[in-house]
Amino acid sequence: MGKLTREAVVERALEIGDAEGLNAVTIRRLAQELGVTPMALYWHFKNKEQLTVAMADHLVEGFVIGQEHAGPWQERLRELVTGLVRILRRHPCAASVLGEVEYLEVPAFLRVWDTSLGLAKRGGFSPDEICMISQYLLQGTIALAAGPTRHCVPGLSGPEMAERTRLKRVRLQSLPPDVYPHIVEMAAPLSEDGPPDLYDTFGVDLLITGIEALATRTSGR
Amino acid sequence: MGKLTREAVVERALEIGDAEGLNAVTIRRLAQELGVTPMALYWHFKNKEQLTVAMADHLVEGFVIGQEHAGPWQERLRELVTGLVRILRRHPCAASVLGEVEYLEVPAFLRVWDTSLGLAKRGGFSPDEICMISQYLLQGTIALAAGPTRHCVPGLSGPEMAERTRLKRVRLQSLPPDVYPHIVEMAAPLSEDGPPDLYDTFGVDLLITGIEALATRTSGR
DNA sequence: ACCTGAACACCGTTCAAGT
DNA sequence: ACCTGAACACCGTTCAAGT
Repeated sequence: MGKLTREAVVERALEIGDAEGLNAVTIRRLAQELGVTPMALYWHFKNKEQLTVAMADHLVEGFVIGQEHAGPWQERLRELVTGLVRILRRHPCAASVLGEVEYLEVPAFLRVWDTSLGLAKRGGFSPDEICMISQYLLQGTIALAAGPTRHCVPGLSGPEMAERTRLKRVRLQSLPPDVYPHIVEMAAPLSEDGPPDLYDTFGVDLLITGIEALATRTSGR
Repeated sequence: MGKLTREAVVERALEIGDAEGLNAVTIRRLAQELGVTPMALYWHFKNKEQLTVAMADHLVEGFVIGQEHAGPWQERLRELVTGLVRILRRHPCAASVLGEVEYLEVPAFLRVWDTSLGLAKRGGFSPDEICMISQYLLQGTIALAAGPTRHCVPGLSGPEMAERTRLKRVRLQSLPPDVYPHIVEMAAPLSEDGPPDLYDTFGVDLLITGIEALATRTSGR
């Protein structure tokens, strides 16, 4: 049997997180599944926070940014977003992992961040604006990726998931219509996930278009 | 001395969360500060999740949406965002509380959501798009509100906070400039919080402008 | 209705010790 | 270098019992 390696631990942690939610990822649980004492993990990771950082890094690691295609910055930003979304989609717990982590500690994420800073810079924004745009964009991208994979509390197979959304719809429909008229009216689309391409086209547009519009406004003064 | 009431518990919980981060909000800690046994809280709340929901509700409760001013939907969306941001700013732990909670469980938040659905509807979007826009907008607003109050890990007074951002800047500056050229270059604005009005103007614009642009695009076809 | 006491099954982490 | 054992100080929660 293979020895206990950092990578093996991280991958196992992501498996558990994907299947049962990030809360199920526990030092003791992880150790048990790996056939090892809990304290064994403390040789490979300083503490649980560092394990989470390693999970986040592993998540984004496979993402290469593509220096080659040097088109207009808006298009390249769009590629960045869609590419990152595709990578993050591979792990249902991606959003919760990245939500618990300080981005500065995650090298793979820093590379993405650096690229987005460079692209935003080409939009002619002020330094402060560039920072805010990058933050906005990356956070929005993570949220987009988590879109169809609603709330990482899984451990649910197909029919369980369907039952879940049905319950949600019923709950929304039975709200008082005088207080929440629009929610009651749109109970169906609200409780479903929406067509997948909605996230990849409209969702990405939502993120990019705002930046684009503000760029032309800025350069126009 | 006053008896133990739901509201008193929630307010104490928010105080702890604001001062020391949401992780410090614990049933046992809370009970101790309220001079009561941990199990006393279980009479008022079914479990910790319900306590968190109550915290979230208390957070948004003070926000009234203002039916009166019925201008164009874009302006009203902007008012919604700025108003919500102002309310959430009152509690540093607002973002983390709302991040741990299912929005559907939070009545006060549902009211805001309903309003935003109604406004997005006036933009002429499809039902699925309306849902996505509302989600995008509310999530973006919460992130905006958390902007200046970077990462709710507080318990830090003025000079401690200054030292913290100084350390962060140094760390960013000492990254390899060939791998992270833009991060190193923008270490200063990245580590600081940026001027407060940047969030209230540019940040809000970032959210609203995208929606607005997509609305005109849709109606133009 | 409102709270306590004791107990259960969990956590993360330290520290000395083994090989 | 890599892992174990025992122990510490925490968690959330249940259940029966008190007033």
